Amino acid sequence: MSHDDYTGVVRADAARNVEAVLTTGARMLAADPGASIASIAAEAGVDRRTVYRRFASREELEAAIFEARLEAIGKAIEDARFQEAPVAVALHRYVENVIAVNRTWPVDFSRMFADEEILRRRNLYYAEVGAFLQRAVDEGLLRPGLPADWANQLLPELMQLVVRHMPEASNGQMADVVVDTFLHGVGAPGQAAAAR
Amino acid sequence: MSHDDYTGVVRADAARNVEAVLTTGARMLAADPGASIASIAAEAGVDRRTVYRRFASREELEAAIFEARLEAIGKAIEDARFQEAPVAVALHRYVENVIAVNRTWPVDFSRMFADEEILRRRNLYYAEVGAFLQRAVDEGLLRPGLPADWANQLLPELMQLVVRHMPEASNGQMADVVVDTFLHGVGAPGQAAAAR
DNA sequence: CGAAAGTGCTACATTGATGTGACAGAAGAA
DNA sequence: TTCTTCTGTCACATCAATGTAGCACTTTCG
Repeated sequence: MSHDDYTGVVRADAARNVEAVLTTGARMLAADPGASIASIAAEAGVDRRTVYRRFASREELEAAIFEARLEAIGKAIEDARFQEAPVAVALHRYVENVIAVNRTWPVDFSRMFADEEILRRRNLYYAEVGAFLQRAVDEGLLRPGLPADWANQLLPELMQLVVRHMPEASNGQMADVVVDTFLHGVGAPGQAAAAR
Repeated sequence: MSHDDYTGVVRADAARNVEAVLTTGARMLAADPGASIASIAAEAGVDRRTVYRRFASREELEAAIFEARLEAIGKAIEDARFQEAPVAVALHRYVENVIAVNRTWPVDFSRMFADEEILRRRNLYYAEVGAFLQRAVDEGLLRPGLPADWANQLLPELMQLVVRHMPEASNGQMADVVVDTFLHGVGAPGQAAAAR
């Protein structure tokens, strides 16, 4: 075995380094999924060897990054209070939270089949958002009759796009744009939305 | 030099193979940007060596795929008749055309800096669509006052998403969903779009 | 049919990334 | 300060992908 286990108390600099590797890795892997461990380590101001001491393999590093994102998403959902808060409020809050997450963890979900546990969690959150969106339909915020899960696929895309496209804006501004576009599109008001 | 030049008349099977390599490559590279030449060749039913006979390097293959997509996009734009056709018609036509392109060439634009010429062309098309969207604003189809280029960034994303999300649907159905979402979002009608 | 063009196959060299090992030295915790 | 933990560095083995080479064989086209 190569990587140590670090069972005891984590030293301060060690924690710092892990954090740097994870966030830097998230950023670089999002920009280029083929980025080497060496390049990530260098960018994080750490030796390649140090990365391998925490993560047995590249795959494990990627899983850790992914899990960090999931953790943050979980908090974002919790903070949005899907059940209790008014739909419109919860939606905006959720969007703003996830936008913040996307800044630090701009991870590309698509190629992530490694860990079964992580997959399960991802699907859980997906379902929770789906349920909330259903509530939004029931309460008249969202239009019914659209293709299944369409809104649930659209929303993450918007939240990713806005961060890539106008990163200089504040999270609040971004959230405004996303929610506005999500609900009303970019068309002029007046014409009713087609009920196909 | 390794790859031959094929200056003379292209033989029928050769053309078939190039086509297969290009489309298969587009599909596989979209699914996994790190897909090896060998795996692409295998999937295309061709020897690895055959790929290298046409394309001097991996980079050149990727550029060729990219160019094929651009070519198709160019036709899509032309066919939409951005200047002459009524805005709503041109929009729907453009969307449906690009959706068709996305099926065959689901290429990820983001990591493509190789060829200067290709970059130029990509920017040209981007500007053409931008001009058309401006026309749509002027004619009252799109809402003014949104962040610069927001609509122009949003539209491609929708057209990619719809192909990934409901590939069993017809191009027309997909186009309906995209245009509808683009213009009106997924919110219930009634509340006016916020003019922020 | 027969010449030309193109392909498959079996190597081979090279390169870059992954993952390990050992050890001296720096940084944090007590 | 001193013990422990963690890090950087040099070194090494491995592996997968890239790109080349020659030759026998097949396909196309005139």
